[in-house]
Amino acid sequence: MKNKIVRIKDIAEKAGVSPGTVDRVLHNRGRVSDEARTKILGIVKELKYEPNLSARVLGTNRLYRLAALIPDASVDFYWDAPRRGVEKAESDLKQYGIAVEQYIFDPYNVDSFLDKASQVSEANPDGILVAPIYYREALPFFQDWSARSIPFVLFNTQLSDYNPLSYIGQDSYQSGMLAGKLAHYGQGTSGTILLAHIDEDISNSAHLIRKEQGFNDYFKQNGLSQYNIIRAELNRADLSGFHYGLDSLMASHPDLKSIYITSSKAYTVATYLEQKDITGINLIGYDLLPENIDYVNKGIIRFLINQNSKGQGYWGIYQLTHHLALKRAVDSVKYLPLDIVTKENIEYYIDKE
Amino acid sequence: MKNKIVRIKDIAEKAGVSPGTVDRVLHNRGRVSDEARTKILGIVKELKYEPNLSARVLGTNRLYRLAALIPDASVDFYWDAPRRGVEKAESDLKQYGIAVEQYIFDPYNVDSFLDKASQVSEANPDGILVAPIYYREALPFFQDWSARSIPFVLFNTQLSDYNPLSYIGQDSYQSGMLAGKLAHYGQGTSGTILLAHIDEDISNSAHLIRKEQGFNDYFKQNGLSQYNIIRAELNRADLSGFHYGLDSLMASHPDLKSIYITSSKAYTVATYLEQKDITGINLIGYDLLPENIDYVNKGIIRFLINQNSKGQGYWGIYQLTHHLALKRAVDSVKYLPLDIVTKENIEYYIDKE
DNA sequence: TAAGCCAGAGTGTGCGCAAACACTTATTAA
DNA sequence: TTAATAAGTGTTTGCGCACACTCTGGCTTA
Repeated sequence: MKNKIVRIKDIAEKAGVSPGTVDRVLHNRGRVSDEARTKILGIVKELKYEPNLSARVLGTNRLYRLAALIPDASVDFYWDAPRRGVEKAESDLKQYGIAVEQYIFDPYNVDSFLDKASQVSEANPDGILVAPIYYREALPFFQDWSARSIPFVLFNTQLSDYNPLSYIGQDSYQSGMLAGKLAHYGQGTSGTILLAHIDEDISNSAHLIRKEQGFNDYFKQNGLSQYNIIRAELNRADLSGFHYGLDSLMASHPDLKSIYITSSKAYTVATYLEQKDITGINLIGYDLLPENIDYVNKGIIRFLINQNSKGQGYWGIYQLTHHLALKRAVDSVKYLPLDIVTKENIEYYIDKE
Repeated sequence: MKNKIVRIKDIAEKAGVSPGTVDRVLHNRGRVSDEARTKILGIVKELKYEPNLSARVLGTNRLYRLAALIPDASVDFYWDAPRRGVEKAESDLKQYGIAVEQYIFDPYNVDSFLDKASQVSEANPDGILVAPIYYREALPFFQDWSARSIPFVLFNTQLSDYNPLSYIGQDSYQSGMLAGKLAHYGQGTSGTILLAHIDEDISNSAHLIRKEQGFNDYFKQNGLSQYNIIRAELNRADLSGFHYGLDSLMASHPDLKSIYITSSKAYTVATYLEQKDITGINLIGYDLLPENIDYVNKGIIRFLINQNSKGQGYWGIYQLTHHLALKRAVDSVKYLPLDIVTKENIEYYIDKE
């Protein structure tokens, strides 16, 4: 009846064997007679034995080296948040004997990715967290890591090849759906709605394609055929072309109601709208970058969908730690919620853990 | 340069004393010469010593008894979520030597609260989590616990009397503001908007009053004087009166655009609207009760603000554990985000951890 | 002058676990 | 027959910490 903690020793005594034998059964190592194994497993179940994590961590006294392969925040500030998440997780979880080494690559340079990924492979870490923004180029590495049984966790971009330990991020398709709702809601019964990709190589970016599908399907599924959905790919590498493109879109669609930016670059369009003094357009984008936060507070960006990229970094390291150090089962997909952020609630999303 | 872990023993060696002396300094117990103390504290700082939590938990081998004083979910299902949060936290954190005893009271019966709170006091727990829905009646208990140095954490209702260890919950005022935005957004330029309290004793419910203020202030601050804001207190104890009240509100305000329910009872009005086959009203409420989820999916409730009440229970126990067992500093206010939930993203909020 | 006291410091033990190590018996090969 | 090996099991150590315990030497007091 008493709530005493069950130790390996207790199981051993009850089974009439030594703690060493119980240890062998629990860890599937060494040789144990079938008789002893069955008996011990029975008692483990009966007594609901659960290892004491503190004792385990203390006893193994092992350091797990994790590698975080993430883009450079100084090139695209979006990636600052995952980095902070990784660092917070490291500081929270270092008591479990983990250490994280960061491998930072240039998100606009494939060779940089290849280079850093190779370095990760060479370092032979115990676990890997990676933002696989280059789909084709990432696959051979997945294969390598799989073959060497190094668990890897994906975040930001969902791929299921070569069986990653886990994916952390959002459901891109549903995220597009939600964007559709926010773009449509409260905008009258008809009009033009623009979906725009900014600075992206769409063909190699699976998640952007899925967002677009979700967005279009929202209007289809809700029978909103009176809306005119247009799309654009804009690139700031040619800044005057970027402005010209927006100019002509505005000119040719005077009934433009909403603009949906599929990435965290909504602030670029917000800047444009502010400069041209255009109001009344419902601008929707992603993520709490400082520039975006600013435009939400000014009322130029109406809604942001928060992808919680800091959380993605955090949970990635968390999952690896749970798998390696704590030997816990982890979910193979962890969808983070699609947070709707607007002026009135933005404060509570900024830098929350 | 090497990343070695710093132990008490290392500090002792460097200071030329025994580990016992370092222990006395770190825990402020026993007598230590000023000379030794200064030297040790200097080294602690220099080497950035941080105690090994696993070893600490194992070494102290102490059980902290926590009390959770929460309303009965079988009377109001809203309280099921906090209970699940408490239980999840207990199972996650029991490795740190905590055990939670639940004290369940009837949320519609003050005497039941007084009775259970007394039981908590008598049990003399090491820490207390409480939903202080009865403001006046809770104060003497806070005073008692304060005097006995029993840390207590508040959730759901924010009170700052007698210095609780922490408050977990939402900013009610801002929550009302957000509700104002959701009630107003996309509803044209004028009309009537109803705020309704259901089954509540407003005078003793500080957080509902704050929600109402925030709601009204949203319209004031945004200069939306063309909207007609009306309020109602409805009670289902008299069910025909409840329906009659709604009937007459609907009849006298044919331009009714939105209804804001200040609690988790939005489903009651949704049922009414469904039965009467009234569409086109923008219904807003709180919390992911099964009934509310149902009406969101049917499109009758447009938006829910998720108060994450499971999370509130979880974080309450979490904070107590961190304070007591891990001797970590905890934030005195933990505002959970004001999640906007709608049909397209509700799935990702249901029962997430 | 010895007994008593006490501030200040050192020593030892146990928490539950993982893992290295040691031991016993049965089986096989030489 | 003996040695070598395999199979199964038991014993011990150490992880870092908290905390009770022990020890020392200088001081006071009868």
